[in-house]
Amino acid sequence: MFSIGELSRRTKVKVPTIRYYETVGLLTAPERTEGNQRRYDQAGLERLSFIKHARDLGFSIEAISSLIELQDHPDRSCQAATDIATAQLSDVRAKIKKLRALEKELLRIANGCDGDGVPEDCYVLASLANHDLCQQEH
Amino acid sequence: MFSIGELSRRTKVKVPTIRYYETVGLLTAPERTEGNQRRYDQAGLERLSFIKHARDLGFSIEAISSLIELQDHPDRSCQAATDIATAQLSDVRAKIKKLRALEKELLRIANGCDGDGVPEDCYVLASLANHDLCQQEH
DNA sequence: CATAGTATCTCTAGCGACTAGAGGTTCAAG
DNA sequence: CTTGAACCTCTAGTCGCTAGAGATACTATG
Ligand SMILES: [Zn+2]
Ligand SMILES: [Zn+2]
Ligand SMILES: [Zn+2]
Ligand SMILES: [Zn+2]
Repeated sequence: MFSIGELSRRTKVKVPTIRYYETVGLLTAPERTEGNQRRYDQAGLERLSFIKHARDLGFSIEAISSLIELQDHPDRSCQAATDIATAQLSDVRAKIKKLRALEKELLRIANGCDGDGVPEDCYVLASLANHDLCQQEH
Repeated sequence: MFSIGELSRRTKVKVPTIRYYETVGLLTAPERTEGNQRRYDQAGLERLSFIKHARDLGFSIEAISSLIELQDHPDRSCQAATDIATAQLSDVRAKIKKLRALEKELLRIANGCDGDGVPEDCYVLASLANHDLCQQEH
């Protein structure tokens, strides 16, 4: 049996975050001591580890909820899990694409001025004011 | 003179967002009609276009505030502008790096299961439960 | 067994950058 | 002058936490 602090140390999830996961229904409420403190078992530790890993991979709380629900219904097909992971992959790829476009523009903008002029002639400020100087849409 | 709706159409910034920018001090409060409605001039349009473009490039409200302040003080050096743009570039690059690592893991995870099994044997769920299957840190 | 110090409890509010909705007023066209 | 769209302010909600206040519980030492 672990206290919330012990669970926190083992999973590297902060204590208030663990409590937050409980309030939003991601973690089921654990047993309590007589003095009302939470006590977790091995299953609780594993569930939180799962959540942590999924969060680290960028899955939303909602997506993780669906994945956990799936785990709790072993009779269902795992299609939903693959779908969620695939959606997450597309999401990440879309973000990368956008960021790469931004990277290009920002490189041009940041390199366009040495910082030794005045705002009026600054290429950085001019580029922000005028999208026509951009090579791409964003 | 433009109404807020007209300004919204021209800049593609939503009306509530324009008002929000005013409350946080990004936009200076414009003139009002007798009936208390906002009326913007060309300068207002240009300022909002600047903000919109900077937001599209991922700059924070705070960063944009600094940039606008710089524009309003033509005697200062533009060093701060270059610094802010460079910081934004590093930020974007850091994000890309993280996302690329995630992309690799997610590709492995999503391709690991066709979705035709049960949760117990699902590679997707197993991978989320166990970081040891990952090729990288995140 | 008493005490001290740490950990835990609940509750509320704040972050960033909006977005949505309620309930009321003003504008512009016909 | 009437209609209806656009506008006004204000509050609350979004996501995923994070911080703080004030109170209580646990644990280790004397
Ligand atoms: Zn410059
Ligand atoms: Zn641009
Ligand atoms: Zn599967
Ligand atoms: Zn991993």
